[in-house]
Amino acid sequence: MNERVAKEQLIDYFSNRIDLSESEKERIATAYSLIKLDKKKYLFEQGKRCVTEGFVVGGTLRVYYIDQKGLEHVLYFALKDWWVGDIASFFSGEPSALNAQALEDSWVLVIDPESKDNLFKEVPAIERMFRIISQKHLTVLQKRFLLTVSANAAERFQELIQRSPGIEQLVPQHQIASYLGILPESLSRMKKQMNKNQL
Amino acid sequence: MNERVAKEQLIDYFSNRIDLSESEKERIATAYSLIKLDKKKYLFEQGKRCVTEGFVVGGTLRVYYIDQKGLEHVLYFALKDWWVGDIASFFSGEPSALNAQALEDSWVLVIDPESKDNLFKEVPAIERMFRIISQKHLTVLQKRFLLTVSANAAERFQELIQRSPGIEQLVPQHQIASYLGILPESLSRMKKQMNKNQL
DNA sequence: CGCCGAGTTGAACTGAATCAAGAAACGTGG
DNA sequence: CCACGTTTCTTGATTCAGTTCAACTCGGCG
Repeated sequence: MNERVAKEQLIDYFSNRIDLSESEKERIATAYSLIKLDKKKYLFEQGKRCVTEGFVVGGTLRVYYIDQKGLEHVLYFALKDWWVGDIASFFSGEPSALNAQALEDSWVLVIDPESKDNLFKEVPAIERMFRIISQKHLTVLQKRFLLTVSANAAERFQELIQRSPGIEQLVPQHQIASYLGILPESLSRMKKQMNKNQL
Repeated sequence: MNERVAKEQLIDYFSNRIDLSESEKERIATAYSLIKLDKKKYLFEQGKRCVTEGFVVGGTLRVYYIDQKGLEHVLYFALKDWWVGDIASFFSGEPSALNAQALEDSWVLVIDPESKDNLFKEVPAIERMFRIISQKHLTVLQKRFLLTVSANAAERFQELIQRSPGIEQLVPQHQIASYLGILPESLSRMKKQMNKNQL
């Protein structure tokens, strides 16, 4: 993975959503920097200010929250072409509520708050696009929330593997369980039960 | 409640967040219309396209989802100065996943998708503000999600009454239960238990 | 080789759901 | 303004999904 290819991937992502001139593309490319995040390394951590918003070029990250009881809750897995960040921390400077950790060696294009704000001012179309991206993220999170409160663990599991085929091979099972909001033991039992039923 | 006062309330809300010229304020005021929503009436309904985004001037609405099993799940209560809408449906035209119903006689300033898009084009500062509002909504929903998966019903109840004092007088208890993700019977028992403990 | 993280299995436990019944409050029409 | 029906809330008995704690297996890796 090299910087030029990575940035082309990001420009493609943008170009599929809005019209950009060559100079705007150039401007965007300079605003982001490519970093390699080794397996188990963190992009940002709970309690500290999150000054990086990232676009995943390759690899996988898990974004999770540790509650008062010390339990981990996976909010989402960030795959290729996903955004990772803690918006509240990124823009308003409050401590991050989230951790973002690489599940495998990963490549991420990152930007800091000031650079992003400057980019917005110089390329208004980008700000418009991020307004739309925020709305999209909101609807995704809303669906996740509604599914969490209305479906049981087995139904949520079905939805996950249907929406992200191959996720089971990519992510350890205890982290799938954490995403589903159950314990690894419960997921293990659940899968056994599901196999029994389909026979 | 009259139209002029209502729109001043909306302009105040905007002005507290961004700088606006008098002509921009005028433009905004003409984009929104005031409607009165009688108790139990709907602003939009699940399954139909949501073509209204509303700013609550007075009164209270509940925004909820009906799942496959026919159970209601309250996503949030929209009080004074809150926004109500289903963004996914509003902008992309897909059927709404949500219902918005007045819990008491309410007044709402509404806008339709085309008008909002025109407003964005004519007053770019408004689009910027809605980018920020979307981000804010995202962080609010994220907090709600993380609390839902990490805290039990009693803790979520405490958080609700602390964040929205007086909500118990305003909203029937079975809808508080629905917001908390439990049944009315469970909330009733929970409150009894909480009283016993504090004696 | 030995150890450690990941997954499985079992038995007892718990928070909340479910089903059922009754009491209290509300509001709407006569 | 009262009467009746509907909605809201409470309480009890039972069930169930998922937790807890503990023991054991398996596979890799240092």
